[in-house]
Amino acid sequence: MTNLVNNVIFSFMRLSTKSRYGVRAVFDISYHGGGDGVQVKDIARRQEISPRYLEQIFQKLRDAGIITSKRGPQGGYSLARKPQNIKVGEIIRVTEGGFDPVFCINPEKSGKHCDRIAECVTRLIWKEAGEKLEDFFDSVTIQDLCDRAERLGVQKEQDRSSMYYI
Amino acid sequence: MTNLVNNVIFSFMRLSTKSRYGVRAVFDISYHGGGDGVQVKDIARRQEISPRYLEQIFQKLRDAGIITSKRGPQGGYSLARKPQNIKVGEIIRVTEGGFDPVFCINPEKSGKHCDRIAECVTRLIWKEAGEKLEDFFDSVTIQDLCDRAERLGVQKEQDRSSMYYI
DNA sequence: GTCTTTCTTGACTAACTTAGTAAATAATGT
DNA sequence: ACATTATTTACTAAGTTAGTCAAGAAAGAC
Repeated sequence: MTNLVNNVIFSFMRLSTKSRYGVRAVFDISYHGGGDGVQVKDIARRQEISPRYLEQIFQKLRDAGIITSKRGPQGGYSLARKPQNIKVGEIIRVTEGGFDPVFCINPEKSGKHCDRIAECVTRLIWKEAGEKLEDFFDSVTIQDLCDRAERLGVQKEQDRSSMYYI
Repeated sequence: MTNLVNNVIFSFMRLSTKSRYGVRAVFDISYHGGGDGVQVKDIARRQEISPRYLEQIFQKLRDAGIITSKRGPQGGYSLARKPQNIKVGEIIRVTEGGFDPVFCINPEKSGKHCDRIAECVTRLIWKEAGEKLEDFFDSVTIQDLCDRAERLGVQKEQDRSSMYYI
């Protein structure tokens, strides 16, 4: 009888799937769509993400002005701006809600209040950490990710419209 | 009828209470205990944290060699090292499990494997973010927090043993 | 103008994590 | 012996995550 211990250590300073999938999806639109709209089902297949779930994430990204959508046949999603003008930080702000590691940094946004603010020595440390994270993610653009992918040799998929003519 | 919208924005790149309480508790031992043991009930009262919950956190901190404990009357917890040798990053590593924002950075630790590692352009970004966070938290010590508290004018509480003689 | 494709919106849910509570026990000092 | 304080293990309610499901609306093809 195996003594399987249930103490796998997780890390909890973590990003939700919404952010991770969101960044990968925007990258996918940029990398595989050559300016044309890219369809949810193709992104879902390439990135191995549930198409239904992806639609929820795209909703937020569209409302935030990061991507645009077009319905109907040959519809799909496109970048609202050039990839060098889309920061990874933007995407995370939209999908994750921000970078504050604790709620008390931003009482209005979190809707929670802490009475100990005046005497709290840790609060400013958390705040500074969140700012460092935000600065870092704002320094990386979707174009940077595409450049990386090329260097890694990730194959660009031909878009469907050109496949029709093979 | 108020149209109360249920869309309070949370931030999820967040620290759990275990880390937040953990750092505050170690600070409290350093600041209010003058080298003597500090009891759970006093820390819990000053920091407004459930004493039972605090005990769980102290267990991890003790196992990690950050604090030491003594049972029985006049028992309590003390720092295992000088406050200038205890990094905030250490406490978070113990209570939070690390700084990886996503599991795929560290497959052995997380116990989860991702097939997409070879082609994943986002993974190294997450990794770098986690390292920045770790470096920052490792640059802050408990002594730094105590210095801050003094500058803020946080009152040091007399320890109980001296109170007996008033 | 109907049909198909594709995005849009909102409701719903199972599994998991968090933030604790509770109870019995063991060590230590008086 | 007795009171005090930490130790260990088990348990739980509430909330969050990571989705699924279903009905609808716009746009183009025919």
